Amino acid sequence: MPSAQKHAGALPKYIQLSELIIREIDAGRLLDGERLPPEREMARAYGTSVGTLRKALADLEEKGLLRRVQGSGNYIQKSQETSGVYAMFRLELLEGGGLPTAEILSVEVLEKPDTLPAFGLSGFATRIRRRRWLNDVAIAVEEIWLDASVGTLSQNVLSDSLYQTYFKRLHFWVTRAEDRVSIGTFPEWTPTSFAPSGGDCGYIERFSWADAREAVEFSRTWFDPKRAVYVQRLK
Amino acid sequence: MPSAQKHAGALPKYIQLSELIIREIDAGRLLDGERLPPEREMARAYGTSVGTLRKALADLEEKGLLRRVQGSGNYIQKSQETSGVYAMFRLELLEGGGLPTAEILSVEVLEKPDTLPAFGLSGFATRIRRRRWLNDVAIAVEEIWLDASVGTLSQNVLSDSLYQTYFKRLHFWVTRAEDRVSIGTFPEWTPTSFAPSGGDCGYIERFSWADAREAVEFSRTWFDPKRAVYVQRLK
DNA sequence: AGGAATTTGTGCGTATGTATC
DNA sequence: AGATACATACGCACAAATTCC
Repeated sequence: MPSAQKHAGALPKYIQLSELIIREIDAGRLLDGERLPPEREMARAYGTSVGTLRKALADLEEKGLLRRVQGSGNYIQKSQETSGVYAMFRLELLEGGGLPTAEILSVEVLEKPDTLPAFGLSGFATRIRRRRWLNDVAIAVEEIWLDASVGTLSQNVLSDSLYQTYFKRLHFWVTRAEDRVSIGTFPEWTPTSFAPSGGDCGYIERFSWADAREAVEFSRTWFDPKRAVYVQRLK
Repeated sequence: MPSAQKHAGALPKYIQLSELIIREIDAGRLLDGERLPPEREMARAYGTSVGTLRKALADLEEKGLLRRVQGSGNYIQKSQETSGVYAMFRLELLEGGGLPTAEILSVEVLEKPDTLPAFGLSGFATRIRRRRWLNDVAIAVEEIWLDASVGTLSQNVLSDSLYQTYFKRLHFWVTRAEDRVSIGTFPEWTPTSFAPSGGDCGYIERFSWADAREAVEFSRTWFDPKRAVYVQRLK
């Protein structure tokens, strides 16, 4: 029963609590699908009130780590294969589907160029360039700008799912994004081995938010329309 | 306790409250940037507790309609357009937004050609060709195939919102749709007055469902990427 | 500049409703 | 039908941020 800090400047108790539980999930002490003790019991165990505990649990639910079922219980949801990790990846093979992977081309912390649209709070950002694959088909290249105000990343900590990396390393979760799909031409840094059938390609700009007012990430994706389509299921 | 319902099946009070405030915003009784009364005062006015009112306000904040500032007050944020009839129309002007309208080019009941993807139950369909506008800018042409199993339509009953027409005339709602966005070239029937800046254009295929297993509608939209983009807000 | 008043944020305890088992 | 567990709702006290005098 770790005691919550009380001195001035400390985070709210319910945030401390949710972070604590997140660490327990990360550490594997709470397994996928596992049911938590009743709220009153947990509240007593953590030395807090039910209301405060419930705010912490609500936070976890919003982060997609917990499923709350009235009359039943609270369940750890560690595997977000459908609703989580790749849920925001919107490219599919022409015939549908495909397992998305990413090959990192470069990772650098740079001053934001003037050509970037305004986003975030910092003048600097981590620039990540990747090539995207579906199954074994190269379908796109992308350039991601992660605002430095949320931290910076280096190549050795990146996994296929950037959003998961953001959560593990920088402790925030991307909860909202806006895509703008149009037509473009591949950038000059596109690997020559990725011969994009020449001419125009699909072009996606995305802003991503993490519950804050300012977007934390801006990305551009150029995809080969002969190999992939942007798919959106509505409602 | 003015209007909150209490009988079984009623929505939670805090939802009723937030919906009520949304309607006040929509109706224009609450203006953009306007500051709401203090929470305690509002709670008293609505005959509820501060905690319940706060849950309603939190709901509004989540919907992006309210900005809450500790020590200062709660401020209406009307900026974003409400989701309504055109919620499923995903094209916007490059600078954002635009009021969508449609100009009907032709309406015919036809046998489905072999080139159409399989959908619906009938061999026939109503084919509607339209030109789409945002504000006064022509941005796209589209061809809609409505499966004859749900009925047929004639030109004189069509309104700008097809989905609304489907409900009014054929008594079903489109509840689900899937878009596939790619690149194409304008079809030969494109009005010559809509000079689409030549070359490639954005291409959207959409299947629409009405709670049935089979799609009831298939449509293709060709849009001018120099004038419009496909926009998608996620989660 | 500074302090008081105002306003939202956090935290606690409790009672009751409602879904699940 | 009963027990269990989460959801809603109320009220209060105090902290923290903002505003105003």
